[in-house]
Amino acid sequence: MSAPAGRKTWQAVQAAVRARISRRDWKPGALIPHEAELAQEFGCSRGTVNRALRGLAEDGLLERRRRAGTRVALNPQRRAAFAIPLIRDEIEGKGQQFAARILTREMRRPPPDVQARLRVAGAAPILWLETLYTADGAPYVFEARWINTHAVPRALDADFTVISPNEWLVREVPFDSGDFTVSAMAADGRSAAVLGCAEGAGLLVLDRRTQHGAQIITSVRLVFHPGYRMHTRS
Amino acid sequence: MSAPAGRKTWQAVQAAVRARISRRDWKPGALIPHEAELAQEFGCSRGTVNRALRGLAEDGLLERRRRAGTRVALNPQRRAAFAIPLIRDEIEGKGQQFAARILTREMRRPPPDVQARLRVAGAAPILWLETLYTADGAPYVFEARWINTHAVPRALDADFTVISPNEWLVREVPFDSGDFTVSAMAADGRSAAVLGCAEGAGLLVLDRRTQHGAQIITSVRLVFHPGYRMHTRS
DNA sequence: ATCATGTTTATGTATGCACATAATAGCGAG
DNA sequence: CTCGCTATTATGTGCATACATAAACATGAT
Repeated sequence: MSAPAGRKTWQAVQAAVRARISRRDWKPGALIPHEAELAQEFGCSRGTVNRALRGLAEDGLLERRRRAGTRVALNPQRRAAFAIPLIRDEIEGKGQQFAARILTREMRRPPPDVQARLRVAGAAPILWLETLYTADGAPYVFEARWINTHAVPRALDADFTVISPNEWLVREVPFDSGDFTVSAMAADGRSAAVLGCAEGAGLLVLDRRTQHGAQIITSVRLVFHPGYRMHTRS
Repeated sequence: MSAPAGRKTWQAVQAAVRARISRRDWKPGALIPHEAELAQEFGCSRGTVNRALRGLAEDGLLERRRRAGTRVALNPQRRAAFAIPLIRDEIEGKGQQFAARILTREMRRPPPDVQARLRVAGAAPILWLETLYTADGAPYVFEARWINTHAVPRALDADFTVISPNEWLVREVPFDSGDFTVSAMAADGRSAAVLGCAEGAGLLVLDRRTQHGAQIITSVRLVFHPGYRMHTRS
């Protein structure tokens, strides 16, 4: 859009509103003019203003309610989007050599907490994989994964030395949602040995669960090398 | 919208497309029909389809490019939105008693890494605060904060025993953006003492930086009690 | 074959209009 | 005064239309 003099695109309106909020022309909690009014002021249609404000509301900067109008959020920044690392890309993106080594692959009966997490009944053995990912040979992240082979029997025939479990699953298995949890742990003997770090080091842990409908496909725990950081990409 | 028989709302279209993707009617990497075609199929206008697909693209489920069309993302779930805890709400939301205690409040010269992080020149002392937040008296999170008093001189007069530094800043100081980093550390002597945990425990660390224009207002480090978890809220 | 150019096409955005919906405000009956 | 209905109003959504823009594609010159 070539931005003719007075005419505003929704991005321009959004930027203008953002500026007013951050300049405190409109203070937290205050009601701002309604869409029609802003449309007139900015010389654009109400649709354009709506688009701009909707985006700001999604970012948590505004709170909108029908009939009640739009007000500046009292407490912005309730959420932050973190980039979920795609191990291979992350390592190769730094110009380092990516490698994956499977440490364990066996059928194992999930402990009770994993049974709950995977929503599998009883203790029938399912596929258990441990993989170490390295960057230029240095341990980068240790992955421990359960694959619900009741839901994905084909996983039993996959050759994970050729394609990583994650890449195989993404490519082969339908899924529709998932959830993440971030926590921290002190390196125990095993983690320290695998990651080649001191026992007791602080390690960032990312648990990810992937599901298709009501069924849980897989549950992974990524334990990162000491010093690893995740940050907002926005 | 009362959803008359054939007529679809953008949410309905979005759900239908989501279903096709997760059912793998449209496989990862595949091109999907263009907007006009889908509009005809769903019996709605192109605008409605556009709205639906735009949302899915924002979620990372689709990749869209002008002229090239829309295809199913090869690797979805590149990002996840985490709820950034508002300590007081989080604790009170669990029905526990919130309390904050200021452990340190002094002018201090920032070490070089903090100087860089705050983009302040030289080593002129700025405000340094340490606060412990408790839930039912149990240590919950330990906050260490630098406030750039060159940018916010008023902070020198604020009484943070009445209002927490975070709440004061949110209410009093304009800002427009920020960034977050998540990492892990092993509890050192001081953290262990303050949080009442064993030395060497794995602790989740959240660093947050808040800025207004080019100026950094404040930089906070939150060190959570052992076992704390952050999870996606989406 | 390579490169520059123009053409085509799918998405991106703006507009005006209409109506749906939620929620407040106001009114009247009891 | 309270309860419940109605009117009002700001946002939410849908549609048809028009034009902008990016990128793939085709064409033609060198």
